[in-house]
Amino acid sequence: MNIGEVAKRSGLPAKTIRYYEDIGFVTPARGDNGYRSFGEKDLHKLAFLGRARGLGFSIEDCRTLLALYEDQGRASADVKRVAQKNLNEIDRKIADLQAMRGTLSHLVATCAGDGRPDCPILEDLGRR
Amino acid sequence: MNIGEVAKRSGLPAKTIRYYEDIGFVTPARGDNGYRSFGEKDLHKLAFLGRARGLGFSIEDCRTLLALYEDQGRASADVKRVAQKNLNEIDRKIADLQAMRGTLSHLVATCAGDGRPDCPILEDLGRR
DNA sequence: CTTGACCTTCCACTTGCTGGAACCTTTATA
DNA sequence: TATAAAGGTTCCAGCAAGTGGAAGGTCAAG
Repeated sequence: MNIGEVAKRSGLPAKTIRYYEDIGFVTPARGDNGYRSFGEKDLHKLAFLGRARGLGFSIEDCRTLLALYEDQGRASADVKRVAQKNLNEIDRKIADLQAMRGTLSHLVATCAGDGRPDCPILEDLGRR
Repeated sequence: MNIGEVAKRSGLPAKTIRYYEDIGFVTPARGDNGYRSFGEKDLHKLAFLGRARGLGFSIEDCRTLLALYEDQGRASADVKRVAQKNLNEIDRKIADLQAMRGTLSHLVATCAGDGRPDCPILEDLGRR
């Protein structure tokens, strides 16, 4: 399989796949023309990575998860710990954004948004 | 005022203040010793930037907001548009994170997290 | 007079890709 | 058969928004 097809089937851009090779996630064989030649296993790995990234796991966490995925003797506790950590991180980010949202939506709601210069948004940002 | 005091009073790290000078947000004078010498106006600007960044505005948006802040003839509509765009962006991020959170929290909840290898998290990531 | 706290600049690194240039190979079409 | 389009290759640069660290200058206190 050439990179284009893998890209289509995995949903990842070809650029990203090359990058994932760079950082050691996959190691496709090479044809005589120098083209990468991916197998089904590579495709499966890349799809795995795409989903893990889609759930917000960092590249390093993906590395760990991939290793656990391929380790038949893993303990699910190890997987769960990584996932729980990511979940906590996501919760923290949501909380941060909710806090911003709270302040900002209030400010936006109280700004007239007309041609006059008076603006509660700037007043808030510029408060002493 | 030296950078240390400005850092303390603005809540921004000295490194960040130097960076903000680099990108043209402030232009402190220099003493004979080469030290930056900040005035109250600089401090106020930096605090403004700190709050704007804290509400999730990008550096470029901060630039726009700062210009509007200093423009007595501004229209609040211009401020509101920038803020509304940021609010939309925040909402999009929250939605993305909520979606991740939904899937991930379900997976975490169903994972035994013990010494056995069976793991719904990896099963989901590795699904065909 | 030395110690330690500040200050300076400059360069590299972070995360996770993405864009583009310059070039080669394969495939489809005139 | 010539050529053009569509794929592939490598490598370098850049994004956001700083952060860390090295190497060095300066200032106040003991």
